[in-house]
Amino acid sequence: MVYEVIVDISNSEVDKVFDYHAPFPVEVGERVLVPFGRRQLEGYVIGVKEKSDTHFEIKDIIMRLDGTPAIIPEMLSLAKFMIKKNLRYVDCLRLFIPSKLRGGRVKIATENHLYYNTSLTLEDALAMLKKGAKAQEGIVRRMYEVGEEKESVINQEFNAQAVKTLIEKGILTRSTIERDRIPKGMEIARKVVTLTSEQQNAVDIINNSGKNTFLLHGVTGSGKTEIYMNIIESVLKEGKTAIMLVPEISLTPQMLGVFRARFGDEVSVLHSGLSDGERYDEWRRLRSGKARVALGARSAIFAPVSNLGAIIIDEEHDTSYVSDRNPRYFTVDIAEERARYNDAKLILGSATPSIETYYKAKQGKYHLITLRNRVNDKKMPEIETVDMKKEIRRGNVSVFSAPLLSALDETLQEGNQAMIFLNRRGYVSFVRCRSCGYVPKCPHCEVSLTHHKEDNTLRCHYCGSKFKMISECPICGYQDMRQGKVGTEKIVAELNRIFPQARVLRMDNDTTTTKDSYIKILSAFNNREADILVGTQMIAKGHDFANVTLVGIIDADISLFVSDFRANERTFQLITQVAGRAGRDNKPGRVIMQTFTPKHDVYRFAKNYDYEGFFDKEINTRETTKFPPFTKIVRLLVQGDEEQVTASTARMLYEKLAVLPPRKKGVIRVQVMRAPIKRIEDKYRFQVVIWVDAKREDDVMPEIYEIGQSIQTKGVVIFTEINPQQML
DNA sequence: AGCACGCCGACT
DNA sequence: GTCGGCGTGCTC
Repeated sequence: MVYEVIVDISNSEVDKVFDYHAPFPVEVGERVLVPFGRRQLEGYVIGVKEKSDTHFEIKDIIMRLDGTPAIIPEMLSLAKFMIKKNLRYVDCLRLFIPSKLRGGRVKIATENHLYYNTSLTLEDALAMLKKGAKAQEGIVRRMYEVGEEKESVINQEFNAQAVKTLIEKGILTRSTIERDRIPKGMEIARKVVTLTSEQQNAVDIINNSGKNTFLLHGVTGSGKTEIYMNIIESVLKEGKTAIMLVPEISLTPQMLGVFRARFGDEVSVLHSGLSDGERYDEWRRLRSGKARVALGARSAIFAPVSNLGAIIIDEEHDTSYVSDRNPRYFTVDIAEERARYNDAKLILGSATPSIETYYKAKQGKYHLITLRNRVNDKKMPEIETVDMKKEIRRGNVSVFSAPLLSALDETLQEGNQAMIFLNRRGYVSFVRCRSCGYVPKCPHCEVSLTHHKEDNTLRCHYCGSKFKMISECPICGYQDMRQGKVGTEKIVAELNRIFPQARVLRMDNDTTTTKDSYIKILSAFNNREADILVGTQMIAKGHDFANVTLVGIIDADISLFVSDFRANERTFQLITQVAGRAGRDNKPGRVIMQTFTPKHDVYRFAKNYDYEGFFDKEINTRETTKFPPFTKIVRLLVQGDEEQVTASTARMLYEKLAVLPPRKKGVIRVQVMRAPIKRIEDKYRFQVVIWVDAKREDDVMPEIYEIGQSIQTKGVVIFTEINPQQML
């Protein structure tokens, strides 16, 4: 037999199959130690065959590393699917196993158990003890009763010396057994809920319609989690397994507690807070079938479960589902592939689905299930827009509008809590007329232009169009075009000044440096240790606060006018999400949204919670401006030490790609330009942006990857990104 | 990625 | 004369 091995080195040069023999049988999927050059390396057996066609001398595998395949056949097939998308084989395989398994850096935890020697009656055993051996007698009686107990428990209750003596006497035996390090979660009692007819209907459709892929579109509070848990329950009843994905930020102790309460030890939790040991054990529990529900963030899509019955992706639109580095993958793509392989259900859920997903649903690729009502029949809070241009004209140049200030005052008077939201995401700043709110846009792409200080131009980050910076507004003639920037810190200072008696908490990137600090801030706020919580989009998700009756959005436009084709979508999602924080319990909530462009369509739709209206409008724009889902935007980032060399490499790349359109209709447009940030860490950056027709991507993408790889300039690296989340 | 081989500058 | 710089080539 010849074994096909991928060595555990993340480098394109060696990312290919190497053939080995072995003096012992090896299973596909096992990790092995192999001789490689004059080194020994770990590798993954990805296949077996009768005969090798290499002319090299074939060496022998030195040893098997785990004794059992670390990678199940499904995952090997998944890796084959993933490498078609320009990923390295090893990088994929590494995603499938706990990182500490590599290099044998994690061990199976063990503990000692004591057993009562059942051939002895209690009387026999007691007769064997010396008189007055109190501890020994206690242990014997206890062990006779229970038969088996952890040694640590007995040691603690009695004493270790007594245990030792009893083992020597042959009354007890000891053996070392494997132990699972199960991470602690919050203890929550299971709440038995009756599904609303809408929820029940959704469950029935998913279970019985014979369809496999679903988009569950339901407003905040429509009880999607309860539906998910019902689906998982029926999947488990069939003897199958399930994967449940949530955004990292939603993986709170409460959320874990709810799942534990429902599914007990059948749930395995995979999140960033686990120790290496815990992570390894959770992985093994899933791998062995001891746990059948994998609950986790993005990477849990690679949970080593066999016989999948359902994959659920909650908050499907969340950006955390797109991996931002190393092996770049789209979680939904992976989920679709795993669902296909297992003939499993795939359920995407969201209150504000991504345009791409909703479009797929409209095309019939997903079965759309809409939940129109909230479980408790409460209305969504009313969203008031405040026109900040008017505020400025009235002479109010502060960050707070008069309506927001009086609402804050009222809220504090009533003893309720408020949240102030400021989305400072995206440092690339747009310019805006301080009088009429006009923001210059690219005439070709319908995205906002970005001001570049160095040459005082306005530029489009997609097509590279360049315009002279304007100092006078072309709409109203007002001579104050500027980039308004206020940070959360400033907001807190202002609040402290205006409401000195109010306690203000801040939550943003600066105040959440450690992994649990954001949970601390949120729970402090939840415990009413503060009256106002100021924060970035981090506060948009997460817990429900019973006493929040007011949500203020300081500058809704910030996310609307970044140079990004998803700007409208993000803004709509953000407003809907933030608004959902107000009035969660039995108190009515209100939302005050400050903007310079109150008439913008996004605000009109968001105000009415009209997702479908928003979608219709947005999909139209995407089609005319040729953005996803009608195209794929491929960005090749060219980075190098020397400016000239890097520039000419980018140029070369562009020229090779630019000849594609006449031959293959799949390429709509190709542009080459400097990257928005032209130098990072002494590396000069250029980019080639390609618009690929979505209908032809299968023909075109391999060719683009190939061209990307064909260019090898020393000192220059090319990164490929598809539909980049943001271009920097 | 590493670890070899291989061909040109400043040291005992 | 030799130690050692890191350029490039190979790993079943």
